Order: sequence, then C-alpha cells, then structure tokens
Amino acid sequence: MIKRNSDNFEISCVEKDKVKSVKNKMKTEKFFHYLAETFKAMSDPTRTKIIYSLCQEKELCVRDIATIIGTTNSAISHQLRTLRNMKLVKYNKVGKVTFYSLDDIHINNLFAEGLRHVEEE
Amino acid sequence: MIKRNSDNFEISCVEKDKVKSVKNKMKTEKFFHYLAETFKAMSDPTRTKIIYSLCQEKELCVRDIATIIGTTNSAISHQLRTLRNMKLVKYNKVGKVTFYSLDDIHINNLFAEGLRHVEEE
DNA sequence: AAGATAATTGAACAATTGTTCATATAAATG
DNA sequence: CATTTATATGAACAATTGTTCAATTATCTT
Repeated sequence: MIKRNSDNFEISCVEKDKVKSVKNKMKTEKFFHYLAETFKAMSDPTRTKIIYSLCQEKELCVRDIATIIGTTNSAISHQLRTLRNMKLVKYNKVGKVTFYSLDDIHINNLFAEGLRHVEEE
Repeated sequence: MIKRNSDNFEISCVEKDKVKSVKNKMKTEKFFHYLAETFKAMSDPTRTKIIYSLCQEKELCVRDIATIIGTTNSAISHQLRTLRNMKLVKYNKVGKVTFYSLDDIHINNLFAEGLRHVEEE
C-alpha cells in the first residue's frame, strides 16, 4: 500500500524537492529501454572486439573478423546480426562477400568514450 | 584443423593486409572484457534510469531513487551494487541514509554520448 | 549443372541476469 | 533497551544470452 500526496508523489521520500525535480525531467520508458539496448549492444567481449576492429579498418568481411578475433564465422555472424539490429553496423554485399562497417560517426564517438574510460583507469 | 602460415595467421582470410594490421593493434582479452563490462553496467533500463537521475541531481539516496523510478528499494539497492562494483557510482553514508553519486566525469561523458546517440535518431 | 565458398539461420544448451521475497545489518529515536 | 527506519543481502525464480552444431541460402567457378 503506497500512500500518495496531492502531487501524486509518494509521501515517504527523503528530499522531496530533488525527487520532484528529477521526476519532471524523466524520459519515457521506451527511451530508457532503447538507451539500455544501445549500451547492451556493446556489452559483450566478442562484440567489443568486432567494433574495435571496425574502428581500425573501415570495412571488414565476416571471415576476416572471425580470423582477427579467433572464433567461428557462425558466432561472428550471430553477433553481427545483433549489431545490425541495433543499427551499430551496416553492410555492403559484394558477390559472396559481405563487408561490414560502423553505421555512423556517433558509434565511433560512443565507443571511443568507452575506450577512454577504460584506458584512463 | 586450422592451418597457419609462417606469420601464424590463418591462411584463409580474404584481405590479408587488413587482418594483419588489425591483429597488430589488438588489445588483450582482459581489456575487452573490462570494456564490455563497463557498457554492460549501462545496459539495463533500471540502471540507465538511475544514472540519468544522478545526472540531474548530483546526490540521491536509495529511497528517493526508488521513488523517482517507481520500484522497490531492494531492486534499486541490488542495481546500485552492480554500478558500485563497476565503479560507475560512489556513495557517502550519512547516518542511516546512503547518498549515491556518479563516480567521475568520465561516466557523465560516456552516458551523455549514449543519450546523444539515442536522441539524434 | 555440379561443386565450392561466404555467410546466415534455427535449435539447443549452459550460463548469466534482474527481480521478488524474506531476512539481516546498522543507525536513529522514543 | 525496543522500535523504527534506511539500506543491504542471500536464495530462488523465470527470462535472456552467447556459443556450437547442423543445415540452408546465395554466389561464384568450372
């Protein structure tokens, strides 16, 4: 049972002004889900290796990514689909070979900021 | 059975130069794990809400975060532990109340870059 | 057309995750 | 000291995840 006051905030908060202020700036549920999904796309070691590789070389095919990282084509292909779904990478098919690259400069910036954080520890 | 040439690269790659070049710039396994963990810390909607809240108000206690987000203290406390373990937040205990804040300016930058990415779609 | 190659896909599996519930600790108050 | 309040924690649970394996699609070569 949660009691609420006239502003529809729970009575039982410690610093009412802060709570009210932050609540007013709150984004939608959908927004936070999408934001979390974006970070989640970068939250697996195999995927960080793929993104890192594509930061070094603009375009790489599936097999070369697998060779660089040292795992199977299948594992890489599955992960590339995840990255594709989240619009972190795009691809360009030439004959049998599919070349992948980072989708836009924002991805570079976001990833670079993560790199900086880890490197400057 | 993977055959290798004298440079210890798999023979079967499409663009040998690129593969060699990226391999030379490769970071350690540990590095990619830690990088992935950092992004993973931001990869859950509850945690993005917590971080967003702490971007708006420098310091918030557990109960107020729970009130803002609309979930239980316990759920928030568990998630704060995750964020603490990944050094994304720090805390300051005053009597019964624990105030949480973002650990350093890097976290702000990284999170802000994610926000920008999502907002500019 | 047949075979080889590059990539994708689906099913299955163990492993990990986030929440809830109950309980525990720790500090303030009566 | 007993109670209340604020937070933390452990166990348990369903849900999700990442890889492997086998099979499939699509394209090139002969």
